[in-house]
Amino acid sequence: MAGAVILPRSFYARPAETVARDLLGKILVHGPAAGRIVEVEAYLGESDPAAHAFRGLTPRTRVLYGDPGHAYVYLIYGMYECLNLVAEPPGSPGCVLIRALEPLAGIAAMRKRRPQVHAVHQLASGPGKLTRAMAITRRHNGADLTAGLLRVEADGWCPPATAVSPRIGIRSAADWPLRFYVEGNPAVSRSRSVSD
DNA sequence: CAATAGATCATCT
DNA sequence: GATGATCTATTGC
Repeated sequence: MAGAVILPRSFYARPAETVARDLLGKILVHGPAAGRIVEVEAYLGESDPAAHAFRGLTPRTRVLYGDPGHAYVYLIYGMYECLNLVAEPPGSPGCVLIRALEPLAGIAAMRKRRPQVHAVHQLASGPGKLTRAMAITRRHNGADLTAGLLRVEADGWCPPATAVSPRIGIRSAADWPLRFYVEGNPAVSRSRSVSD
């Protein structure tokens, strides 16, 4: 990825909703694997009933209260891990859930980790899928995204069109429009709309 | 094509 | 002891 630049910590030190929008089109890199971010969700912190930080500071939410530009990785449903990027200044626990990637590099290794998937665009088309495809685990909880193997870069590419919708898979604040995605991208989860 | 059950465990009450 | 920011396979039209 010649010409790609690591996003500085100042990028993350803004409202979670803003960081989420701006992350669309950026590149998530983990060693030799990389993917274009095509779907995200913002979680606002203590004022957001759907956010983990809604219940305040606990051992698990500690990294959300720390420096922005770090990873927050947790286990959900006993078997899948979800990757979040910590946003907002220290003490303000906003974050952005990475929901889907379009694979760019290291695709052979991704296929090995997800042997049952055939279509490239389904290798990382969901929060639990992308962590498996990219080999991201709870070991990365608290990792600094501005230095190290796990990082986010910009290569100047901008999505032609983006869209907004309610967040997926939550019960509280289920109608808040905080999910952002690249319109028409085949790697976006649930890209086929069902009904209105 | 749409709906649903089952897998499986860290976290918090 | 209950509950998830999920995914896949399977069942039923």
